[in-house]
Amino acid sequence: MPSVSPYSSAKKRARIVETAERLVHERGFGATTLADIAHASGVPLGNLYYYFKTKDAIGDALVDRLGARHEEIRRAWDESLPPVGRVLAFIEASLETRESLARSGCAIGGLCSELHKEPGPLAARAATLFEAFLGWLTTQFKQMGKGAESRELAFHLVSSLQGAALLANTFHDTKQLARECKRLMAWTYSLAAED
Amino acid sequence: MPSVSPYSSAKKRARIVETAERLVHERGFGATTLADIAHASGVPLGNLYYYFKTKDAIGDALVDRLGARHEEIRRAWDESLPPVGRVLAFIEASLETRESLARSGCAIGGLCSELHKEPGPLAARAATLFEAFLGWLTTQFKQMGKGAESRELAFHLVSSLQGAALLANTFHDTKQLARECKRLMAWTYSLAAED
DNA sequence: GTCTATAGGCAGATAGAC
DNA sequence: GTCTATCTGCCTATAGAC
Repeated sequence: MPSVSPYSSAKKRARIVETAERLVHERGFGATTLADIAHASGVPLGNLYYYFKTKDAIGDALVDRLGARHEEIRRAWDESLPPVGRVLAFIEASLETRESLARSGCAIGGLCSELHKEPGPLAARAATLFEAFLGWLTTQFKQMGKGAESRELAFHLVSSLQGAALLANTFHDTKQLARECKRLMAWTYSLAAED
Repeated sequence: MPSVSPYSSAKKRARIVETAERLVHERGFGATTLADIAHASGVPLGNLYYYFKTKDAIGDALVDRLGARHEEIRRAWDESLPPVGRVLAFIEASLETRESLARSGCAIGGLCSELHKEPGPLAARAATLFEAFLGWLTTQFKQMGKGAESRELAFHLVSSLQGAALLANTFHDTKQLARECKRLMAWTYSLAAED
């Protein structure tokens, strides 16, 4: 049973996942070793196996954490903004994190690109992160009165940002990414004005 | 000195690179082992080192091959089509290879996504593959009379196709990719009609 | 629960016979 | 030039002391 101190099992487990998420974002899943994660989170290598049976289990936990954080962000937007504002906030998030995107690419896009080379359980879980955003965006477009084409609009938006993030990372440049974000924001405004 | 038989050094070397290119596209660079390449190209493992000093040298050769093939395709388009037709042919190439894109993603995009996690000489070489397409597309847009914005138009096009390819691979689905290709073809036509 | 030590396996790379 | 055998090192995972 975990203790209740600030350095309890749960906290240590969370720190491991947090570190793993950062390293995997920066280096990729395959290129991140358990020794890297152990060292960066201040835990002895062997001890990782008390918290996670396998490396893939760390991958699962990392995807869960990523999904939960993004879900929380979407809920905050749901509670404070109208549908158009939510879509704009989604685009603006890429604009605001453009330095990180240029340095290490998109965390979700990178995972899907790497893991979907050949299918596996972890790859399928990574895809659900995209699916969550696509579903949420589809809902926003529907609430903007876009009806059946809402899913395609959502796809266009996610797809555009992913491509821009990939090129930003490739050329370590934020300018074209920023331009694409602004184009997509104008596109969102024009969709809203159609009604 | 290489022999001149159909199974000469040069041919064997070419077969190794060809095989490596396919496997790396399907599995990624890090996940492809020299043993995989040796086995799939019918060459004993140790013999790879007669043709290539290191794994990275195979990566270099693979990027060269990819770049040379694409350059040839662009030259063929240059010789047979007007600027608008070249841009349309570029988009149509993604449409035609959509099954492969859904199965393994874009070969160039996958390489850049994987290798640019942290910079290295091979990553820089992979980026030149994108740069070649961006430069060529910029020329086409300029010839279409687009002037200074040509570079941004080229970026938008490559970026859009990369995003669509990533999602096609993630969901193993070609429909939204096809839709995005058609949208980009219509976009190209509308650019051409602006003059 | 925590940590050290190490097993077991596979990767890239090399040596050297033919 | 070609191939077999093998070295070395790192990575995941485990055993077992404390």
